[in-house]
Amino acid sequence: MNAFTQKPGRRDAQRDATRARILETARDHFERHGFEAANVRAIAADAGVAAGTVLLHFADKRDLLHAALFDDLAATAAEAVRDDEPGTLEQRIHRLGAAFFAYYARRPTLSKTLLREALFADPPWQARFTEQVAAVHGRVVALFNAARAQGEVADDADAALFGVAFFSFYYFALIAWVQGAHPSPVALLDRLVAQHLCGLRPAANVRRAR
Amino acid sequence: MNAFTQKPGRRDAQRDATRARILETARDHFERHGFEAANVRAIAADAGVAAGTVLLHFADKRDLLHAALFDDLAATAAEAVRDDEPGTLEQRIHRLGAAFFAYYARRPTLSKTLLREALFADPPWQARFTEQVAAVHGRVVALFNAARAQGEVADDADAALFGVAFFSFYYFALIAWVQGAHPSPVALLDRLVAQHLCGLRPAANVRRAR
DNA sequence: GCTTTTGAGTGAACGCGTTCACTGAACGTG
DNA sequence: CACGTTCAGTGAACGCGTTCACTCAAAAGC
Repeated sequence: MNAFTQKPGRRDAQRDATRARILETARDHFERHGFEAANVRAIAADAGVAAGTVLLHFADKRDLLHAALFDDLAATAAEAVRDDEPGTLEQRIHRLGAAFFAYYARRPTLSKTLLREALFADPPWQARFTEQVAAVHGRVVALFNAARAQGEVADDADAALFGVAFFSFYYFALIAWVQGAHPSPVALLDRLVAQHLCGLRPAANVRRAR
Repeated sequence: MNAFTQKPGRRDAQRDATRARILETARDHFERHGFEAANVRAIAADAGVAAGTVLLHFADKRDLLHAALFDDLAATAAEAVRDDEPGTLEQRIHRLGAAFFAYYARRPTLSKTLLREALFADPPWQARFTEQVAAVHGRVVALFNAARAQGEVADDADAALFGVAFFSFYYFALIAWVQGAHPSPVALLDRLVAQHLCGLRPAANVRRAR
C-alpha cells in the first residue's frame, strides 16, 4: 500500500462490484414486477449471489428499493432546482412540480410504493428525503422572493409558509393521482397554487381564482 | 323458518360471534404491539381459533386492521361533521381538523400505519375512505358557504377547491406529525388555512397572514 | 328418520423476507 | 513464507403471512 493512492484492493473492488450488480438487478426487478411482487431470492440469483448476500449489503428489501431509486430522484430534484427559465411565479412553480410528476409517471408500476416510501420513510432514508424536501422548499422560497422583487406578491407575505403550502398541494396531487382519483396532478397543483396566491398578491393587483 | 323473521340459525350466530371475537382480539393486539409486530397466529390463538380461520373472515392482515379500526374513524368523522357550534370559518375548520387529529393522537403506536393505510388503501377500503373524505369535504364546503353568507369570504371564491386545499393541509400536517417533523399538526393546519384564506376574503376586508 | 349439501373451521404446507453460525480467500504481520 | 485475522459471501433455518385440501356439524331435501 503506497502513500499516494489508497489502493482499492481485490476485496474492496469485489465488494463494490457485487453491490453494484445487486443494485442493477434489483432496479430491473422492481420496475418490472413492482415492489411486493419482486423477490429477493430471484434478485440474488440473477445477480449471481446467495440470498444472504443481498441483505449483507442492504438492511432489508425496502432499503434495497431506496438505494436503487434514490439516485434517480436526487437527479430529478437537482435538475428541477437548477431550472432558471424566466416566467411568472405560477409558471415556475408549475415547471417545478411537473418535473417531479414526470419522475413518478416514468415508473407507473412503482409510483404508489415510491410515494408511500418517500412520505413514510424510516431512518436513515427519512433524513435523506427530509434533506431533499428542504432543498426544494428552499428553491420555492427563492422563487417566491424573486417574485416579490418583481412586485408579483405582497411584501408582507410569508415565503416559508408558502413553501409548506406548495408541498401540501404537491403531495396531495400526487396521492390523488396514484390513487386514481385525479387524472392530472399538474392541473390540480396549478389550481390549488393559483387559489392560494390570491391573497398573497399586492393589494393593487388582486385577481381571484374562480 | 317462518316468513316474518329470518331466523339467525346456529351456524350464522356462531360465525358472527367468531368474527366479533377475532376483531376484538385483533384491535387489542394492534394497539398494543403495532401493525407489523402484531402476529396473526397469536391473534387467532387468543381468539380461540386456528390461524386459517382469521383469514377466512378477513382477506389478509391489512384487511383485519381496516375492519378493526374503520368503525372508530367513521364515528370520529360523524361526530366531527355533526359539530354545529358557531364561530368564524377558521375556528370551525380548526375544530374539524382537531377532532381528526385527536383520533390519531389516541393511537400513537398505530397512527403512522393508520395514516399510510388511509392514504394508500386498496379496494374495497379505498372506496370507503373516499366516501368518508367526500363527506368531510362536503362539510367543509358547507362551512365555507355559510361563511360566505356571513360575508366572511368573497362571493366568487371556489368552495370546492377550498375543500381540496383543506385536505392537502390536513394530510400534510398529519404526515409531518407522524414523521416527527412538526409537534403540533393543529397549529400547522391553522397557519396554512389562514394564509390560504387571505385572498378569499371580500375585497373590503383583506387581512394578511404573516 | 335418513341422506345430501353447505360452509365454518382446521392445520399442515408453501413462499417469502430475514437471520446467523460458518467458510475461505484476501489481507496484515513477524 | 508462514501465521493469525478480517470480512465478503454462503445457505440452512426461522418466523411470518397466506393457501387449500380436508373435516364435520348444521341445514336442506326426501
